[in-house]
Amino acid sequence: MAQKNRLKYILLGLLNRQRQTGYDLAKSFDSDIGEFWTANHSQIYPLLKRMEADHLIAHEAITVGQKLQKKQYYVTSIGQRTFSSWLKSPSDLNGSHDEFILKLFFIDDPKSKLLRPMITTQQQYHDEKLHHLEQQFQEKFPNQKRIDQDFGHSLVLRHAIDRARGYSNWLAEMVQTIKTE
Amino acid sequence: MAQKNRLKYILLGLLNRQRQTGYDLAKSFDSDIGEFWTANHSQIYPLLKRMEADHLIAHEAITVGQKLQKKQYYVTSIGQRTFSSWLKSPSDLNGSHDEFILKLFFIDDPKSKLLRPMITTQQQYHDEKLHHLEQQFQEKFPNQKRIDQDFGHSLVLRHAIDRARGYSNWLAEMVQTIKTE
DNA sequence: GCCTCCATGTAATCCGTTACATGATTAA
DNA sequence: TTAATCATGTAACGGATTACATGGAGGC
Repeated sequence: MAQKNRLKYILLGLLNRQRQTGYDLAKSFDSDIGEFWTANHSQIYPLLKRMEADHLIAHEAITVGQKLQKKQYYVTSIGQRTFSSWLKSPSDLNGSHDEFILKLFFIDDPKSKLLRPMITTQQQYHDEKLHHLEQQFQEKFPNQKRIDQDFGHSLVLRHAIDRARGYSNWLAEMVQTIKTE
Repeated sequence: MAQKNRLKYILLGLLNRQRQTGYDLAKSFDSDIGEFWTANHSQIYPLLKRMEADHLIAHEAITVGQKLQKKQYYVTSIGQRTFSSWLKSPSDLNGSHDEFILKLFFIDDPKSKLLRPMITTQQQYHDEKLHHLEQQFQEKFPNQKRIDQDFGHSLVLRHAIDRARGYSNWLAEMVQTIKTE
Protein backbone atom coordinates (compact mmCIF):
# COMPACT_ATOMS: atom_id res chain seq x y z
CA MET A 1 0.00 0.00 0.00
CA ALA A 2 1.06 3.53 -0.62
CA GLN A 3 -0.97 6.10 1.28
CA LYS A 4 -3.82 5.74 3.71
CA ASN A 5 -6.57 6.50 1.23
CA ARG A 6 -7.79 9.50 3.11
CA LEU A 7 -9.86 10.56 0.14
CA LYS A 8 -12.22 7.71 0.91
CA TYR A 9 -13.00 9.28 4.26
CA ILE A 10 -13.40 12.71 2.77
CA LEU A 11 -15.99 11.40 0.36
CA LEU A 12 -17.77 9.55 3.15
CA GLY A 13 -17.77 12.71 5.23
CA LEU A 14 -19.13 14.85 2.42
CA LEU A 15 -21.78 12.31 1.48
CA ASN A 16 -22.70 11.99 5.13
CA ARG A 17 -23.77 15.61 5.02
CA GLN A 18 -25.85 15.24 1.92
CA ARG A 19 -26.35 12.81 -0.91
CA GLN A 20 -24.77 14.08 -4.08
CA THR A 21 -23.12 13.16 -7.37
CA GLY A 22 -19.47 12.57 -8.16
CA TYR A 23 -19.50 15.86 -9.98
CA ASP A 24 -20.70 17.68 -6.88
CA LEU A 25 -18.04 16.00 -4.79
CA ALA A 26 -15.35 17.00 -7.25
CA LYS A 27 -16.53 20.61 -7.06
CA SER A 28 -16.00 20.67 -3.29
CA PHE A 29 -12.28 20.53 -3.96
CA ASP A 30 -12.46 23.80 -5.85
CA SER A 31 -13.81 25.62 -2.81
CA ASP A 32 -14.34 24.58 0.80
CA ILE A 33 -12.16 21.57 1.30
CA GLY A 34 -9.89 22.64 -1.51
CA GLU A 35 -8.29 25.05 0.92
CA PHE A 36 -6.28 22.17 2.31
CA TRP A 37 -6.85 19.10 0.16
CA THR A 38 -6.93 18.33 -3.54
CA ALA A 39 -8.63 15.70 -5.68
CA ASN A 40 -9.65 15.40 -9.31
CA HIS A 41 -12.78 13.92 -10.77
CA SER A 42 -10.65 11.28 -12.47
CA GLN A 43 -9.67 10.08 -9.04
CA ILE A 44 -13.12 10.44 -7.54
CA TYR A 45 -15.24 8.50 -10.04
CA PRO A 46 -13.29 5.23 -9.88
CA LEU A 47 -13.04 5.49 -6.11
CA LEU A 48 -16.81 5.90 -5.79
CA LYS A 49 -17.23 2.69 -7.77
CA ARG A 50 -14.82 0.85 -5.53
CA MET A 51 -16.52 2.19 -2.43
CA GLU A 52 -19.87 1.04 -3.74
CA ALA A 53 -18.45 -2.42 -4.43
CA ASP A 54 -17.27 -2.42 -0.82
CA HIS A 55 -20.78 -1.48 0.31
CA LEU A 56 -19.65 1.76 1.93
CA ILE A 57 -21.96 3.78 -0.29
CA ALA A 58 -24.77 3.16 -2.76
CA HIS A 59 -26.37 5.26 -5.44
CA GLU A 60 -29.73 6.12 -6.89
CA ALA A 61 -29.99 6.80 -10.60
CA ILE A 62 -31.72 10.06 -11.46
CA THR A 63 -32.81 11.13 -14.90
CA VAL A 64 -32.52 14.80 -15.75
CA GLY A 65 -34.23 16.16 -18.83
CA GLN A 66 -34.66 13.58 -21.58
CA LYS A 67 -31.60 11.37 -21.28
CA LEU A 68 -29.03 12.52 -18.77
CA GLN A 69 -28.46 10.00 -16.02
CA LYS A 70 -26.80 11.09 -12.84
CA LYS A 71 -25.84 9.01 -9.87
CA GLN A 72 -26.73 10.34 -6.51
CA TYR A 73 -24.58 8.63 -3.93
CA TYR A 74 -25.39 8.14 -0.28
CA VAL A 75 -23.64 6.49 2.67
CA THR A 76 -24.72 3.06 3.86
CA SER A 77 -24.74 2.04 7.50
CA ILE A 78 -21.45 0.24 6.96
CA GLY A 79 -20.05 3.42 5.48
CA GLN A 80 -21.22 5.40 8.47
CA ARG A 81 -19.54 3.02 10.88
CA THR A 82 -16.35 3.11 8.82
CA PHE A 83 -16.34 6.89 8.83
CA SER A 84 -16.99 7.29 12.53
CA SER A 85 -14.33 4.73 13.47
CA TRP A 86 -11.87 6.65 11.31
CA LEU A 87 -12.77 9.84 13.17
CA LYS A 88 -11.91 8.14 16.43
CA SER A 89 -8.66 6.57 15.27
CA PRO A 90 -5.30 8.23 16.01
CA SER A 91 -4.17 10.75 13.38
CA ASP A 92 -0.76 10.41 11.87
CA LEU A 93 0.56 13.55 10.28
CA ASN A 94 3.51 12.51 8.19
CA GLY A 95 4.84 15.89 7.26
CA SER A 96 2.54 16.93 4.48
CA HIS A 97 -1.17 16.26 4.56
CA ASP A 98 -2.43 16.82 8.05
CA GLU A 99 -5.01 14.20 8.91
CA PHE A 100 -6.04 15.90 12.11
CA ILE A 101 -7.17 18.99 10.25
CA LEU A 102 -9.08 16.78 7.94
CA LYS A 103 -10.95 15.05 10.73
CA LEU A 104 -11.70 18.35 12.39
CA PHE A 105 -13.36 19.51 9.23
CA PHE A 106 -16.05 16.91 9.73
CA ILE A 107 -16.88 17.76 13.32
CA ASP A 108 -19.91 19.93 12.76
CA ASP A 109 -21.13 20.07 16.32
CA PRO A 110 -19.16 22.33 18.67
CA LYS A 111 -20.34 20.18 21.58
CA SER A 112 -19.12 16.92 20.08
CA LYS A 113 -17.67 14.56 22.69
CA LEU A 114 -14.95 13.62 20.20
CA LEU A 115 -13.33 17.04 20.17
CA ARG A 116 -11.59 17.16 23.52
CA PRO A 117 -9.74 13.82 23.36
CA MET A 118 -8.74 14.52 19.78
CA ILE A 119 -7.26 17.85 20.71
CA THR A 120 -5.39 16.69 23.78
CA THR A 121 -3.78 13.83 21.84
CA GLN A 122 -2.75 16.31 19.20
CA GLN A 123 -1.40 18.70 21.82
CA GLN A 124 0.85 16.03 23.25
CA TYR A 125 2.18 15.27 19.82
CA HIS A 126 2.83 18.89 18.98
CA ASP A 127 4.45 19.75 22.27
CA GLU A 128 6.86 16.90 21.73
CA LYS A 129 7.46 18.01 18.18
CA LEU A 130 8.06 21.60 19.18
CA HIS A 131 10.50 20.53 21.84
CA HIS A 132 12.29 18.29 19.36
CA LEU A 133 12.60 21.09 16.82
CA GLU A 134 13.89 23.59 19.36
CA GLN A 135 16.45 21.03 20.46
CA GLN A 136 17.48 20.51 16.85
CA PHE A 137 17.98 24.22 16.42
CA GLN A 138 20.08 24.45 19.56
CA GLU A 139 22.22 21.57 18.42
CA LYS A 140 22.72 22.67 14.85
CA PHE A 141 22.90 26.43 15.24
CA PRO A 142 24.46 27.26 18.60
CA ASN A 143 26.04 30.47 17.23
CA GLN A 144 25.83 32.99 14.39
CA LYS A 145 28.74 31.43 12.55
CA ARG A 146 26.85 28.20 12.06
CA ILE A 147 23.80 30.11 10.88
CA ASP A 148 25.86 31.94 8.27
CA GLN A 149 27.27 28.64 7.06
CA ASP A 150 23.90 27.03 6.61
CA PHE A 151 21.61 29.96 6.26
CA GLY A 152 18.73 28.37 4.34
CA HIS A 153 18.59 25.42 6.66
CA SER A 154 18.40 27.67 9.68
CA LEU A 155 15.53 29.63 8.11
CA VAL A 156 13.61 26.49 7.31
CA LEU A 157 14.12 25.06 10.77
CA ARG A 158 13.06 28.34 12.31
CA HIS A 159 9.97 28.28 10.16
CA ALA A 160 9.17 24.74 11.29
CA ILE A 161 9.44 25.94 14.89
CA ASP A 162 7.20 28.92 14.18
CA ARG A 163 4.67 26.68 12.58
CA ALA A 164 4.70 24.16 15.42
CA ARG A 165 4.31 27.00 17.90
CA GLY A 166 1.44 28.43 15.91
CA TYR A 167 -0.14 25.01 15.80
CA SER A 168 0.17 24.60 19.56
CA ASN A 169 -1.34 28.02 20.17
CA TRP A 170 -4.18 27.22 17.85
CA LEU A 171 -4.88 23.97 19.70
CA ALA A 172 -4.77 25.76 23.05
CA GLU A 173 -7.20 28.40 21.81
CA MET A 174 -9.49 25.67 20.60
CA VAL A 175 -9.60 24.12 24.06
CA GLN A 176 -10.60 27.50 25.48
CA THR A 177 -13.32 27.94 22.88
CA ILE A 178 -14.78 24.58 23.77
CA LYS A 179 -14.50 25.16 27.51
CA THR A 180 -16.75 28.21 27.40
CA GLU A 181 -19.47 26.39 25.59
CA MET B 1 3.10 12.87 -15.08
CA ALA B 2 2.05 12.77 -11.48
CA GLN B 3 4.09 15.13 -9.32
CA LYS B 4 6.93 17.46 -10.14
CA ASN B 5 9.67 15.08 -9.12
CA ARG B 6 11.01 17.38 -6.50
CA LEU B 7 13.11 14.58 -5.06
CA LYS B 8 15.39 14.88 -8.06
CA TYR B 9 16.24 18.42 -7.06
CA ILE B 10 16.76 17.47 -3.44
CA LEU B 11 19.27 14.85 -4.47
CA LEU B 12 21.01 17.30 -6.78
CA GLY B 13 21.13 19.84 -3.98
CA LEU B 14 22.54 17.39 -1.47
CA LEU B 15 25.09 16.02 -3.94
CA ASN B 16 26.02 19.56 -4.85
CA ARG B 17 27.22 20.01 -1.28
CA GLN B 18 29.27 16.86 -1.25
CA ARG B 19 29.63 13.68 -3.23
CA GLN B 20 28.07 10.77 -1.44
CA THR B 21 26.37 7.41 -1.77
CA GLY B 22 22.68 6.58 -2.10
CA TYR B 23 22.82 5.30 1.43
CA ASP B 24 24.12 8.63 2.70
CA LEU B 25 21.42 10.47 0.81
CA ALA B 26 18.74 8.24 2.28
CA LYS B 27 20.06 8.96 5.75
CA SER B 28 19.55 12.69 5.26
CA PHE B 29 15.83 12.06 5.35
CA ASP B 30 16.11 10.68 8.86
CA SER B 31 17.53 13.94 10.17
CA ASP B 32 18.07 17.34 8.55
CA ILE B 33 15.79 17.42 5.58
CA GLY B 34 13.53 14.80 7.13
CA GLU B 35 12.01 17.59 9.20
CA PHE B 36 9.92 18.53 6.21
CA TRP B 37 10.39 15.96 3.49
CA THR B 38 10.42 12.19 3.28
CA ALA B 39 12.02 9.66 0.95
CA ASN B 40 12.98 6.00 1.17
CA HIS B 41 16.06 4.31 -0.15
CA SER B 42 13.82 2.26 -2.44
CA GLN B 43 12.84 5.46 -4.12
CA ILE B 44 16.30 6.95 -4.11
CA TYR B 45 18.33 4.15 -5.70
CA PRO B 46 16.26 3.83 -8.88
CA LEU B 47 16.05 7.60 -9.19
CA LEU B 48 19.83 7.93 -8.97
CA LYS B 49 20.14 5.47 -11.85
CA ARG B 50 17.66 7.41 -13.93
CA MET B 51 19.43 10.66 -13.14
CA GLU B 52 22.71 9.15 -14.19
CA ALA B 53 21.17 7.96 -17.45
CA ASP B 54 20.03 11.55 -17.96
CA HIS B 55 23.60 12.76 -17.31
CA LEU B 56 22.59 14.87 -14.34
CA ILE B 57 24.94 12.95 -12.08
CA ALA B 58 27.72 10.39 -12.41
CA HIS B 59 29.38 8.02 -9.98
CA GLU B 60 32.76 6.69 -9.00
CA ALA B 61 33.01 3.11 -7.76
CA ILE B 62 34.84 2.76 -4.48
CA THR B 63 35.93 -0.51 -2.90
CA VAL B 64 35.74 -0.76 0.88
CA GLY B 65 37.41 -3.67 2.67
CA GLN B 66 37.68 -6.76 0.53
CA LYS B 67 34.58 -6.78 -1.59
CA LEU B 68 32.08 -4.04 -0.79
CA GLN B 69 31.51 -1.71 -3.69
CA LYS B 70 29.92 1.60 -3.07
CA LYS B 71 28.91 4.24 -5.58
CA GLN B 72 29.89 7.76 -4.80
CA TYR B 73 27.71 10.07 -6.82
CA TYR B 74 28.54 13.59 -7.90
CA VAL B 75 26.76 16.27 -9.92
CA THR B 76 27.73 16.89 -13.53
CA SER B 77 27.75 20.33 -15.11
CA ILE B 78 24.39 19.56 -16.69
CA GLY B 79 23.09 18.60 -13.27
CA GLN B 80 24.36 21.84 -11.83
CA ARG B 81 22.63 23.89 -14.48
CA THR B 82 19.43 21.92 -13.97
CA PHE B 83 19.55 22.51 -10.24
CA SER B 84 20.24 26.21 -10.43
CA SER B 85 17.53 26.79 -13.01
CA TRP B 86 15.10 24.98 -10.70
CA LEU B 87 16.13 27.29 -7.86
CA LYS B 88 15.27 30.28 -10.02
CA SER B 89 11.94 28.95 -11.28
CA PRO B 90 8.66 29.98 -9.65
CA SER B 91 7.59 27.80 -6.73
CA ASP B 92 4.17 26.31 -6.74
CA LEU B 93 2.94 25.18 -3.38
CA ASN B 94 -0.07 23.01 -4.00
CA GLY B 95 -1.27 22.60 -0.46
CA SER B 96 1.01 19.99 0.93
CA HIS B 97 4.71 19.92 0.16
CA ASP B 98 6.00 23.45 0.11
CA GLU B 99 8.50 23.88 -2.68
CA PHE B 100 9.64 27.28 -1.52
CA ILE B 101 10.80 25.88 1.80
CA LEU B 102 12.63 23.24 -0.09
CA LYS B 103 14.48 25.71 -2.24
CA LEU B 104 15.34 27.83 0.74
CA PHE B 105 16.99 24.85 2.33
CA PHE B 106 19.60 24.90 -0.38
CA ILE B 107 20.52 28.56 -0.11
CA ASP B 108 23.61 28.25 2.05
CA ASP B 109 24.90 31.76 1.65
CA PRO B 110 23.02 34.47 3.56
CA LYS B 111 24.22 36.97 0.96
CA SER B 112 22.88 35.03 -1.99
CA LYS B 113 21.40 37.25 -4.71
CA LEU B 114 18.63 34.73 -5.19
CA LEU B 115 17.08 35.26 -1.77
CA ARG B 116 15.41 38.62 -2.11
CA PRO B 117 13.48 38.00 -5.35
CA MET B 118 12.43 34.58 -4.10
CA ILE B 119 11.06 36.06 -0.91
CA THR B 120 9.21 38.95 -2.48
CA THR B 121 7.50 36.64 -4.98
CA GLN B 122 6.47 34.44 -2.11
CA GLN B 123 5.24 37.41 -0.10
CA GLN B 124 2.95 38.47 -2.90
CA TYR B 125 1.56 34.97 -3.10
CA HIS B 126 0.97 34.72 0.61
CA ASP B 127 -0.55 38.14 1.00
CA GLU B 128 -3.04 37.25 -1.67
CA LYS B 129 -3.69 33.91 -0.06
CA LEU B 130 -4.18 35.45 3.37
CA HIS B 131 -6.58 37.97 1.94
CA HIS B 132 -8.46 35.23 0.14
CA LEU B 133 -8.77 33.14 3.28
CA GLU B 134 -9.95 36.04 5.40
CA GLN B 135 -12.54 36.83 2.77
CA GLN B 136 -13.65 33.20 2.80
CA PHE B 137 -14.07 33.34 6.54
CA GLN B 138 -16.11 36.54 6.35
CA GLU B 139 -18.34 35.03 3.70
CA LYS B 140 -18.87 31.67 5.34
CA PHE B 141 -18.96 32.62 9.00
CA PRO B 142 -20.44 36.10 9.34
CA ASN B 143 -21.97 35.27 12.73
CA GLN B 144 -21.75 32.84 15.65
CA LYS B 145 -24.74 30.88 14.42
CA ARG B 146 -22.91 29.84 11.28
CA ILE B 147 -19.88 28.89 13.30
CA ASP B 148 -21.95 26.64 15.52
CA GLN B 149 -23.47 24.99 12.47
CA ASP B 150 -20.15 24.22 10.88
CA PHE B 151 -17.78 24.25 13.79
CA GLY B 152 -14.99 22.04 12.44
CA HIS B 153 -14.86 23.88 9.18
CA SER B 154 -14.54 27.20 10.97
CA LEU B 155 -11.68 25.88 13.08
CA VAL B 156 -9.84 24.57 10.06
CA LEU B 157 -10.31 27.78 8.13
CA ARG B 158 -9.15 29.78 11.12
CA HIS B 159 -6.11 27.56 11.31
CA ALA B 160 -5.36 28.13 7.64
CA ILE B 161 -5.53 31.87 8.29
CA ASP B 162 -3.24 31.57 11.30
CA ARG B 163 -0.80 29.59 9.27
CA ALA B 164 -0.83 32.03 6.34
CA ARG B 165 -0.34 34.90 8.77
CA GLY B 166 2.54 33.08 10.43
CA TYR B 167 4.04 32.41 7.04
CA SER B 168 3.78 36.08 6.08
CA ASN B 169 5.38 37.17 9.34
CA TRP B 170 8.17 34.68 8.84
CA LEU B 171 8.82 36.02 5.33
CA ALA B 172 8.81 39.61 6.61
CA GLU B 173 11.27 38.71 9.36
CA MET B 174 13.47 37.06 6.78
CA VAL B 175 13.60 40.25 4.72
CA GLN B 176 14.70 42.12 7.84
CA THR B 177 17.41 39.57 8.60
CA ILE B 178 18.80 39.91 5.11
CA LYS B 179 18.62 43.70 5.15
CA THR B 180 20.92 43.99 8.12
CA GLU B 181 23.64 41.89 6.59
C1' DG C 1 -27.23 27.68 -33.10
C1' DC C 2 -23.68 28.19 -29.79
C1' DC C 3 -21.41 28.39 -25.55
C1' DT C 4 -21.04 27.21 -20.74
C1' DC C 5 -21.65 24.14 -17.42
C1' DC C 6 -23.18 19.60 -15.89
C1' DA C 7 -21.93 14.84 -15.79
C1' DT C 8 -19.20 10.58 -16.22
C1' DG C 9 -15.83 7.96 -17.46
C1' DT C 10 -10.82 5.67 -19.17
C1' DA C 11 -5.70 5.55 -20.16
C1' DA C 12 -1.06 6.54 -19.45
C1' DT C 13 2.22 7.69 -16.44
C1' DC C 14 4.59 8.87 -12.48
C1' DC C 15 5.14 9.26 -7.42
C1' DG C 16 5.65 6.98 -3.06
C1' DT C 17 5.32 3.20 0.47
C1' DT C 18 5.95 -1.39 2.14
C1' DA C 19 7.91 -5.54 1.74
C1' DC C 20 11.20 -8.64 -0.05
C1' DA C 21 16.08 -9.78 -0.71
C1' DT C 22 21.06 -9.97 -0.24
C1' DG C 23 25.50 -9.37 1.47
C1' DA C 24 29.78 -6.83 3.62
C1' DT C 25 32.03 -4.27 7.40
C1' DT C 26 32.95 -3.02 11.97
C1' DA C 27 32.99 -2.73 16.75
C1' DA C 28 31.78 -4.82 21.17
C1' DT D 1 30.73 -14.37 17.22
C1' DT D 2 27.17 -11.72 16.87
C1' DA D 3 24.67 -7.61 16.47
C1' DA D 4 24.38 -3.10 14.44
C1' DT D 5 25.17 -0.61 10.66
C1' DC D 6 26.61 0.04 5.91
C1' DA D 7 25.26 -0.64 1.24
C1' DT D 8 22.35 -1.68 -2.84
C1' DG D 9 18.92 -3.24 -5.09
C1' DT D 10 13.76 -5.20 -6.96
C1' DA D 11 8.66 -6.11 -6.75
C1' DA D 12 4.03 -5.15 -5.82
C1' DC D 13 0.73 -2.02 -5.14
C1' DG D 14 -1.84 2.02 -4.41
C1' DG D 15 -2.18 7.12 -4.79
C1' DA D 16 -2.40 11.18 -7.73
C1' DT D 17 -1.97 13.98 -12.05
C1' DT D 18 -2.67 14.89 -16.88
C1' DA D 19 -4.72 14.00 -20.93
C1' DC D 20 -8.10 11.87 -23.69
C1' DA D 21 -12.99 11.20 -24.65
C1' DT D 22 -17.99 11.71 -24.85
C1' DG D 23 -22.40 13.69 -24.52
C1' DG D 24 -26.68 16.20 -22.43
C1' DA D 25 -28.99 20.46 -20.35
C1' DG D 26 -29.96 25.13 -20.17
C1' DG D 27 -29.58 29.89 -21.19
C1' DC D 28 -28.85 33.55 -24.61
